Amino acid sequence: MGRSPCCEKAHTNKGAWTKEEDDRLIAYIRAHGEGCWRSLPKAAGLLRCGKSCRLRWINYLRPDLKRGNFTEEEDELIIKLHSLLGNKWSLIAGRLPGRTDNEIKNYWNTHIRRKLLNRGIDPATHRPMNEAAAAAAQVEATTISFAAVKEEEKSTSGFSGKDTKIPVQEKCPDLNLELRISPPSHNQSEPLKSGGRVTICFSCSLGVQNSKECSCRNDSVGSSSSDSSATGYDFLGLNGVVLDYRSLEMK
DNA sequence: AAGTTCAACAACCGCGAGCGA
DNA sequence: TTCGCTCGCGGTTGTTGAACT
Repeated sequence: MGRSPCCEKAHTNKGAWTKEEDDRLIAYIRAHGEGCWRSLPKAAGLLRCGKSCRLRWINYLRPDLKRGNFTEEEDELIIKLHSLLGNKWSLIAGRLPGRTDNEIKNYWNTHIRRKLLNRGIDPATHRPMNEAAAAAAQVEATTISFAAVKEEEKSTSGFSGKDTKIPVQEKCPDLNLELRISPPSHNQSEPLKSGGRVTICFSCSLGVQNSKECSCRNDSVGSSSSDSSATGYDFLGLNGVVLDYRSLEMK
């Protein structure tokens, strides 16, 4: 069977959009608003599939788009967000007003990747290249160990396993059967309270409580609060700002 | 000037999630 | 509970223009 096509391919245009098509789409959305992409092309008199219309509108025609070069601040913010969120382009775009996920994705692949490589940083892991190379070499080696991963996990998540001797999976390194899914722990994610005001770090605000960037995790592992947690997160002037993960979804 | 390579970015494709019938 | 539809996301491809040989 397979899934049904999203549109009648035989009767739809593909490729670059013409000025007339753009105008039609803009006029229709101005009159009726966004949404119902499936029926939009027909209603707007466009020989395009709904998906194509949506993409064109979101990535190119939306009036609130900020066209033009990325600033240095945006660069650094993208790098920071990518280190926390990975390839969650839509979430990253949510923190960059006027930028689209597609735009950021393209920009990452063409500019920032190279920039990080030039800095000697592995764009995938955001760690120094030699370290990444060493890790890769370790994977290549016959004695496959998850110790490095566990070590990182331990240092980033506050996980304190009693047994430091971790069973080595030698047969199927690709299969990590130690997946753990657990609901958000209130103890773990409970925001720090400084001076009666609830503040959480930038990482936690993004829903990445276990990130190495987290500056408020120390309490959760029983240690005394650190300076950074006392002062709150100060990235790009976000110090003291209480961020809500849901605010990332700006659409 | 012509051909080739590379960078940038627009657009497409397939999949999964969410939702209502 | 299941099924089908729609939407949104992320990966990938295609196209275009600039730079280089």
